[in-house]
Amino acid sequence: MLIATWNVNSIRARMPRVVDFCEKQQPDVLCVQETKVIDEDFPAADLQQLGYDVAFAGQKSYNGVAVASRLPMKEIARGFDDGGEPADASRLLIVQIQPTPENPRTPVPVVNTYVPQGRDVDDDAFRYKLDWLQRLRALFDRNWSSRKRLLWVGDMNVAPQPMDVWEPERRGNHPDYHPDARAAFAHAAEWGFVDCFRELHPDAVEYTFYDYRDRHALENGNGWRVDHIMATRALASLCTECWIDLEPRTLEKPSDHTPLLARFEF
DNA sequence: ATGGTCGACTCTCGA
Repeated sequence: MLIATWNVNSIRARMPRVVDFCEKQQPDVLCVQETKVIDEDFPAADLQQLGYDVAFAGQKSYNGVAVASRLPMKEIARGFDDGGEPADASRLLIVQIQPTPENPRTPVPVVNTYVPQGRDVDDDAFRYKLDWLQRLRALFDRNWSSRKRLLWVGDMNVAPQPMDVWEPERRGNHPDYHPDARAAFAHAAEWGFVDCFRELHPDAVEYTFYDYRDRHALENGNGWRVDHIMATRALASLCTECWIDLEPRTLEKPSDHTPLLARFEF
């Protein structure tokens, strides 16, 4: 099973890139973030033509998450089940990959998140981000066992370790690297997740995000590893490959994030 | 980076 996550920064602007990506990498499951489109305008047909079933939870202009799957899939939930802001529903989409005759084992839930960015560590949005990660941890606690198979993927807007960001000594006040953001992410991950990229590549300095606003970010290596594929141990043990695909960046109209992929032998 | 560039959208906001 090949799963990919990609913050596409508008699914409508990016659809040619998404189609190229699917044709080349052939992911079984593709989770995207920042679709920036309401559900009635979601371009599902382009993905359905490639053989994908599509689930999406969007809103106007901002946020928006979607999952495309070639394996049987059913939508489990959108947003939290704890109340909260309406925008949460376009940041969190849970689906379940269903068993097949070839894969008769238990279903695999997939939690696709677009974690709030936080704007600035002095902004209320940063507190909302920290709370959001705490609510996500509580969601894991309520709904699943860390001994079972579970995937949590998406744009987490957190670089977990110093090696996950360019010049970490200068990023202490960035909402994606502030100690409080890393602690909140770590607390959610400590529920029982393995960071698949870091597990397979303990020393690799590779990034999934280069800021659009820095014209020379890519050539200078000024990037961030803020997109992640997290798996419970039961699944991480079956992860044979995990890599960042920079190829869409070389084509016309890249997004500022690049896809992250992981292959599981099941 | 009190900067820069995108994308959606009504002009300014979010990243």
